Amino acid sequence: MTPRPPKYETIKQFLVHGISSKTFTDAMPSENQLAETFGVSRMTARRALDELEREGTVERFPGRGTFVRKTPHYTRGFFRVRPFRKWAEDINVTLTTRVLEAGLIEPPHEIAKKLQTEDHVVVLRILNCFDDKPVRYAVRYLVADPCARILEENLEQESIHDILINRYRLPLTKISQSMTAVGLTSPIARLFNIEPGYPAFYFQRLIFSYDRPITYVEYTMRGEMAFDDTFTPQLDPADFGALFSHS
Amino acid sequence: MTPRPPKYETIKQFLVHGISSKTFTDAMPSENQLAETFGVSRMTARRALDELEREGTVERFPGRGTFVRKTPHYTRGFFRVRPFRKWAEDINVTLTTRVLEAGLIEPPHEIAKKLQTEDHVVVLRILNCFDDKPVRYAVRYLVADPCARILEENLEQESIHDILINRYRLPLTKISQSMTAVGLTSPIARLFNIEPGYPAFYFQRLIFSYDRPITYVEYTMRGEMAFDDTFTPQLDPADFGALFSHS
DNA sequence: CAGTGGTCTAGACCACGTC
DNA sequence: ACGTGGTCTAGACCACTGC
Repeated sequence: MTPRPPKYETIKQFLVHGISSKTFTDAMPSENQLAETFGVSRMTARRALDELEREGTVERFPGRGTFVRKTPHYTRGFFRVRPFRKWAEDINVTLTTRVLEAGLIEPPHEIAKKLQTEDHVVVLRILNCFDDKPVRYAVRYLVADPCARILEENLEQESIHDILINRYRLPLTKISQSMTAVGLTSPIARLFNIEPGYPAFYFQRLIFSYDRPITYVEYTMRGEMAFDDTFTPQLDPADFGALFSHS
Repeated sequence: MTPRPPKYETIKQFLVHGISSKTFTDAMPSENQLAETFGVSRMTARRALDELEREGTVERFPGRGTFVRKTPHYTRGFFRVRPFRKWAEDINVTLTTRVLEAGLIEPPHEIAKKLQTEDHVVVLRILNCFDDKPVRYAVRYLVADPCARILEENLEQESIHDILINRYRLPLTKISQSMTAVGLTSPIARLFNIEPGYPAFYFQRLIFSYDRPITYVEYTMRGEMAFDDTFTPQLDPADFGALFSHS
């Protein structure tokens, strides 16, 4: 026996079907109408509409009603950049990390500006391989103040993000980044054992902990590494923040 | 007078504060406990916990309880792909669209499979320029059934997505896509007036309207066109749906 | 077994928008 | 004035986990 589906699920199905079959093109049934026609309480009918709103299918306005979202606030799409370890797991390869350089330096001017510090900064140059094939090169800078001790960590085994978040208790709350496609420069091509000009992704990423810059990193990544995603268009992420005002 | 905040908001604040001050490090108060200590009904206490779960702060297990999420399901980041017109507006250039081909064809096997149709499909080949400089080349296929009439539209003026959504009432509810970095092939390099091998983004995107494939498109885009984003890390989009509360 | 979360009911009051 | 969604109550039954 399959367990009885929740009633609000049944109602959701009904509503979604009604939208896709163009029975509902603008105004949706009200909570009271649904409650009556399905013989449920208003709270149950309401839940169906609430979930459709959260999923972006529908908009609700107090005093007016519930309406099909015509121009869904969709972003045309987005690409997730997943933790590299998970990525390796997904495609079932072994991730290795080689630290090419780790030290404290006077930051170049532009780095000092990004990290908003006059102090020294940690610099790390790291090469990642999938099954011994070099796939990503990273140059990373970290503010010395809470992060200098990262030089004593085992960076070849542990994720830098995990160290920052879990060991140093630095919640990474804001990310600002940019991505372009480039051809490999000769030095990096040599690291990758391929010819210069080979197509690659180039990322620049600045990460904050509560408006304080923590680390800036530049990644170069082989271009055939595909970013894949399947998702439902949602509210524009520009509206994010508001949800997380942990004031 | 500021209006009284909802009770569940007060409870949420209490819980969030308790987590950040490490009062709650694992198990959270149960619904009944919260209901009693705050003098509210269980449904109200429940709502506070429900929202925290949707926001990724907390995990709930039937029969066991509610627990602080230790490794927040953060995405390391993502890149939005914005409507091309908006992109052009942002950087203050003029977007022009040239239709290189528009017709009905027997679909190649792989396209027929993606679009789940045995029928003919519309094919469009389009070149986009920013201020007369070619920046994007698109080959698009659309299922003939609701989309054949798109051949009579003015595709050089109007966004295809807008036509599908607003004119044909096809809400684009699911997107599946992939992105790699490539070097330009000779034919496309000729279209772009640059040398073959020039770094570029290559997108493949399949768009659905309620689980029915509508259009499949392959974009090639000059690599120096940067994707930028600033955002707050959130739940992994794999857990979508429940993620968004009302603005 | 007692406690948890998941669902659900049949009421209620409110602020709001439309007429 | 009426209908809408937003909030809230005080109960209820269930399936599930832990002891």
